[in-house]
Amino acid sequence: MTTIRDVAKKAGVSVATVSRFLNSTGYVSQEAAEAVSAAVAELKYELNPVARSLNTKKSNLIGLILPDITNPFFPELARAVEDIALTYGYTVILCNSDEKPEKEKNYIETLKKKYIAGFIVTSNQSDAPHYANANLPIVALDRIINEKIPTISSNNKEGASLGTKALLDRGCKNILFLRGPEDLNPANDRYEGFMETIQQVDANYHVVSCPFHFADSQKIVEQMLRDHPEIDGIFASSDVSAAGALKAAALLGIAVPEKLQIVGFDGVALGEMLTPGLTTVAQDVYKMGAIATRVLIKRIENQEIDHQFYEVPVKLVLRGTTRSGIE
Amino acid sequence: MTTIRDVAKKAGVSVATVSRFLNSTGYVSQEAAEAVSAAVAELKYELNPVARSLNTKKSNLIGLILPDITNPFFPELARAVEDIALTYGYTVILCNSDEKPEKEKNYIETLKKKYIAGFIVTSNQSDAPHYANANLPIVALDRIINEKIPTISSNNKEGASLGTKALLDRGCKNILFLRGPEDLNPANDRYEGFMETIQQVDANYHVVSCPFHFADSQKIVEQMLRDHPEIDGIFASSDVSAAGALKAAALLGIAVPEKLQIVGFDGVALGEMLTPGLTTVAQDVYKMGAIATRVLIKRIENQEIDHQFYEVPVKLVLRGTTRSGIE
DNA sequence: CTAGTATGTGTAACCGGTTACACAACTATA
DNA sequence: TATAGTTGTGTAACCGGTTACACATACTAG
Repeated sequence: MTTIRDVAKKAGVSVATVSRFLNSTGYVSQEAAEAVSAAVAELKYELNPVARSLNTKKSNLIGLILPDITNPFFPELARAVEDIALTYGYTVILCNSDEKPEKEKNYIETLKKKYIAGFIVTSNQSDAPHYANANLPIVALDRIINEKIPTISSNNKEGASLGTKALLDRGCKNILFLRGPEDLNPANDRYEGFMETIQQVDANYHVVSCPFHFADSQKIVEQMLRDHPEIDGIFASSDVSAAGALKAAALLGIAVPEKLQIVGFDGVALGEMLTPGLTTVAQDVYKMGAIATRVLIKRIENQEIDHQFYEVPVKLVLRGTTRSGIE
Repeated sequence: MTTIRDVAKKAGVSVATVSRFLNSTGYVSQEAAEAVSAAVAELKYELNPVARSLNTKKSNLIGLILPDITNPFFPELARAVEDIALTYGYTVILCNSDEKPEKEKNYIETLKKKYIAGFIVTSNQSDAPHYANANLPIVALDRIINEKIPTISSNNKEGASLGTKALLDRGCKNILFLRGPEDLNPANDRYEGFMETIQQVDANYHVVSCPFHFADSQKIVEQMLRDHPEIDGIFASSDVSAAGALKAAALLGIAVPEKLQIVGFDGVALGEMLTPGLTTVAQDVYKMGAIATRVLIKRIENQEIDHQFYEVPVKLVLRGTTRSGIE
């Protein structure tokens, strides 16, 4: 392995000059620069990032902390983070937290020892002093940790309003809202959006809390549809829940979208694979991940960031679980 | 930050003794051990992994190279790798290769500079000298790179046979086999398994190549069902393709499973969310990832491994796209 | 003409570990 | 009793970079 000393010798300068040239720090004469450049090329010198880390106390590692990569929302996010990180020369470490503060804390401490550059965090823990005190660049997704930590989020409230209107516009009079976990910020924003919209019109509605889990949602919806046959529209706070609702309807022999219309939230690939295709409020997950990564890297590199809060717009995607015409 | 020198001073010994104690290398007297142990506890000393890496030229980083985490097969794999790695004190770096040898090579080189401990590779590139020459512990999933690299794979051929039989046993006489990409090892094993099984019985069949992609599969199947209305069973080499087939059938108004039965391959979560639920040959993806990680860590730590080739059994999961009784 | 600033470079300490080697003391063997 | 082997420890070099500081030269302004 060629070291900076080999390069210095070959170029006839000191290691300090080589280092200055490589890092564009301090003065280096034209002459010296060329000599070093030539030596680097000739020796095929490549800087050792570990040695550098040891005294700069920095690395180009980014930690991505998410609850569970297995949850269909996260792979696309991870993909975006990795893509963008790569273009800036950063490497992504995957951390599944299972929402456990203990695990998150553990990752943060382990990776701090490796001089990790920063973290992107997707978590629903309402309180997280280990983030606030981490003393590291952090960007949050979907949840505000504190006012100093930039946050990227979908426009959940607006999205919920869109989804609700989609059902109302298509004639629904009795809407079931599948509310997500109550300790989850984005789910609560969606709840607010639904409530504000539904209360402006003359329609009945039910709200049921329901985890973002297929089988549970299916069971809950099945029971609701049995107890309340008048329900003619379901708005689920996640696509997975919506899939559960669709399955429940199928099992009960309720025609979708003729007798019951369903709208989901997320826009994951699953939606188009269902029959009928799932109408949903689609988040631009890739974009969220991309923005989060760019913001984080700016923070890492001490550049100014434009905002503390980025809201990514959502989009209504109409498919087969809603009727085509607006009544 | 407390260093090994602080500990040495506190314990009244040399840094060498501290290091020997921490690494269990060389001789350390009972007395010295206790003094060091006490000093470590008192100073809350934690070893700096970067400094260690610099001269051992080793780290506890594992690279996970996969085509695209967005593909529903991989999140569970990634999860397994991360879980197991964590229990052994390793950290996982996520690398999306998009099947491009260039990207893979780039990751390998970048991470080698960080003294990465080893790689788990899921790739379909048939030729990969950069792996063979990487001079690092590597474990392959689903594909044999060369005889020196341990490989973990599902029993694809056996699985294909199972899936084919499931259709035959339920009365299918005209089976469409959706073969996967032809440059993909596991897909070819499944093809072989299908062919061997179907040729032993008196049944018609068609074979069509078809990427593991929903919309493409749907189109291909739609066309095939139009051209060959006699088809009464479809065996897809992946669940995503099977989902496409199911959608095609729905669009054409063909009753599943009454007129057409469908079996997929993979066992991803999507299967149970479809209506009817997808009968499939399920791979134990988590187990594959777990085994791969354990084998890799054994290689990293120079322990003996049991086999060069691990075949993980598959399981037929019966759901609604096949009829319940065997005829 | 001189002080002050910008330009340019090298020496050597430092980041925080590991380890080769030298050396001491003690035990076992012939 | 001489010799070899085992146990135990410390010094200092080393991994491969960065950077504080000292020093030298050239240029500018007063």
